[in-house]
Amino acid sequence: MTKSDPSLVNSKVLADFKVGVDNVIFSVDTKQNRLLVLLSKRKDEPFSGEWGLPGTLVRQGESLEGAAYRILAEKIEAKNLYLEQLYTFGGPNRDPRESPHSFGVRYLSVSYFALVRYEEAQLIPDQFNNTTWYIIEKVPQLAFDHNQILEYGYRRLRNKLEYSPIAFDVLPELFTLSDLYQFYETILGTNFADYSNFRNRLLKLGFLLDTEIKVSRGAGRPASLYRFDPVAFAPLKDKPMVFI
Amino acid sequence: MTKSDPSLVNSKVLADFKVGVDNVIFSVDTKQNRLLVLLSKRKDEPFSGEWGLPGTLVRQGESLEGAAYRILAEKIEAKNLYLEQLYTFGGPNRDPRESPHSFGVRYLSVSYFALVRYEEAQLIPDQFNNTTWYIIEKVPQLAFDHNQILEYGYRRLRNKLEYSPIAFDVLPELFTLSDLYQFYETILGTNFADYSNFRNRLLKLGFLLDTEIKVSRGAGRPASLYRFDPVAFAPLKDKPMVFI
DNA sequence: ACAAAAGTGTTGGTGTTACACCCATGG
DNA sequence: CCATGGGTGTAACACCAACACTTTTGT
Repeated sequence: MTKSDPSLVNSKVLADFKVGVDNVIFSVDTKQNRLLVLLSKRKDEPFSGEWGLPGTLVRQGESLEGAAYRILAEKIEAKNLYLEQLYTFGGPNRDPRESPHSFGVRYLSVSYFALVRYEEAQLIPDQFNNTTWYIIEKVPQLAFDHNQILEYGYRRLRNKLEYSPIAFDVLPELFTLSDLYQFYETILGTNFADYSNFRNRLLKLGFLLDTEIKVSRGAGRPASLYRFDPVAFAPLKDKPMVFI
Repeated sequence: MTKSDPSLVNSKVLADFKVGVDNVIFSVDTKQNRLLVLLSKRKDEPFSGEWGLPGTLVRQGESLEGAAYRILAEKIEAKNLYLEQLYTFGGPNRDPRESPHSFGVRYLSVSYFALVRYEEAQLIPDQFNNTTWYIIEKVPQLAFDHNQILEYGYRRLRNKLEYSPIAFDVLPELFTLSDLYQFYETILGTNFADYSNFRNRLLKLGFLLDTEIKVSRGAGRPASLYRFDPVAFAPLKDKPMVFI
């Protein structure tokens, strides 16, 4: 209590916060094998005109997750998605609206991580806010600490993919094993695993049901369509490294 | 934008927040093989006199992590510890200070997860706030949603233990392999793994250095003291299931 | 000498890796 | 008939669980 505090203001005065929610929304363009992240051009200060993660301030009576879903709904039409809380960034001076010597409000960002089905995720056109999918490797300098948040979300995506069945929230109901393999490849990088071993491991685990329906994609032998069985997966929850 | 909002207040009005930090602080009493969590009896309303996680509201100029360390420092003297952010609980009406129809402030809790060395963690006596270590199985009903936060932290602890070397932030500099084994046992439950297999696996990984110093603990053959080598561990980062 | 704790070894089974190979189709 | 992508098989090896066994101490 008697400890000296280096801050500029009375150390016992509570901070007042505005709480924002920022979303790191990923999708996989399976046709072109690209991992995409949704960015929007800011229309308000600060950082007006620059790119940033889609975000919003939390309204009265609104839950954090509620705000996260609201952002999503304002930007894209997405029926199939996975969403979870990522991290809370709350240091002082992460937002220029906090003037250095002000007794004013602090800005805190609770970030959410989402994965959506690309083919279905129609961008909602907006005359003011320019919103686009960016290839992950080509993301520019972003507003605030959003590059850092994005980096954090990207790490979470790769980790999550290894033990969590989030791929099936986002793949079509029926998919071939190559579809699944390519999905993993575009996120984790090519040669993340041998294809035939990937097949064998997953099929042995028994939560992929072969529908026996065959589809032909150009030349080559037709592939079987599979379906994810959540019930059969249940016992593998919190078992690590299921997919790799 | 035209979507109807079920909340009681104007859906476009931003919420004002007070941000609290609540800590789930664990320690392992290795002498008695008990996993402990630090609780303190609240001296202020709401829930005055009831047990809760040690927490504080964030002050002006203070970072979230800074607030987390401040709580720790106010409750216990701890030199060796591990601390990371856990989760942010921020739904409306999680704090009774938000009256149902008020336009007033919302209370949000950013929770942190900590593991400290029990032997060194001297409780700082406080005439008002009663602070104690509770055996995890005997935690009573807590204030707010703190039981939920604790449950979340407990899950994180068990997961983290499996792939992260947090045990070595909290064990003494030199320890025997039985010390390490017991540490894991008290957190993950007895028979989480066969002792001799646990030994062999860890030693083969090569980040435990045998100092050749022997210690005798009562009867039985004296044990070697080992030291954790962070450099040798580095390549195993983000490899899963290192310890079990 | 005996119990207790530390540490080593063995064995059968399971999983993984890195391939080679066969199958069905389009052009 | 051959290139292409889908799918199966396998030999070598690493790993792992379970348990028996040896070593070194205190009493």
